[in-house]
Amino acid sequence: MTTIATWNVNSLRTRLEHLKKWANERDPDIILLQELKCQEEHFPREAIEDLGYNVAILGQKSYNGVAILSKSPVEDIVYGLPTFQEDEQARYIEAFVDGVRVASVYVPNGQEVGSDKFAYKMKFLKALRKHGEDLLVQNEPLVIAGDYNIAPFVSDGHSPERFKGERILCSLQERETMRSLYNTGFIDGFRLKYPDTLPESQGQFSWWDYRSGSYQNNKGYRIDHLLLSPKAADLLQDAGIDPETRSEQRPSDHAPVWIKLSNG
DNA sequence: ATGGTAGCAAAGCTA
Repeated sequence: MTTIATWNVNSLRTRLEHLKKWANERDPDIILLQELKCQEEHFPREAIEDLGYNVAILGQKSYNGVAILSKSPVEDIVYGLPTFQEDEQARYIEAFVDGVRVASVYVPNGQEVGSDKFAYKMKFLKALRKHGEDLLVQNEPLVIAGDYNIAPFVSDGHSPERFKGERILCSLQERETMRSLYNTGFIDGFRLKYPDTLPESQGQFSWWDYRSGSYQNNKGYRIDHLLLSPKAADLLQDAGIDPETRSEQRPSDHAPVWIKLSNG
């Protein structure tokens, strides 16, 4: 069994102890991190290696930054989206591990519908879809996971009202783009295990704003996703979210999301 | 409710 987890840590150096504690409990084979907020030279490599992980890092000063941590050797690393090579932000890293191609992606937040940053978000997602199509042709187990900054459906947020307007994370344009990834052939690992018609799937979110007691009131969104190729989806055994990490002192605003795949 | 909180880095930007 292979456990693959994704976590936007919102500064790896600030969240190192959180990562250690959670990794020891969840014991994932592969961890896909976003928002490292550091350059590779400041990445706490020794601490991560002491946890038992090999690392592949695409760092950036202050913002963004993604990494792949893996107990097995990391092979064939791809730095940045091949379909968006002019992108100056560190938002995508991909590698081959344990017979699975995995990628850690940090989709731009977009700030506000119609803004320059929103246009950048759409451009990034279009490039991600194109690269995803290129990878799906291989017809192999593939997991593209990370912070997509999109709540795909009303059930992925605490308030249906938020999905009626043009609010970031919930706008029709963003959700249509998310659906286009599904239409390409990608399958949401969490939703395979927890269809939104299931009572226990309600209120399972991966991100809560730091402001206004959002976590205490579970006013969250499910914006962190593991998208699986059909071959990976065939191997799915389990999926879940670890929201209790959000209860720690000085937590990340995101919780880890994970899947378990049987080994071929 | 255009404020509320957090991280980086040293004022404002990003989220």
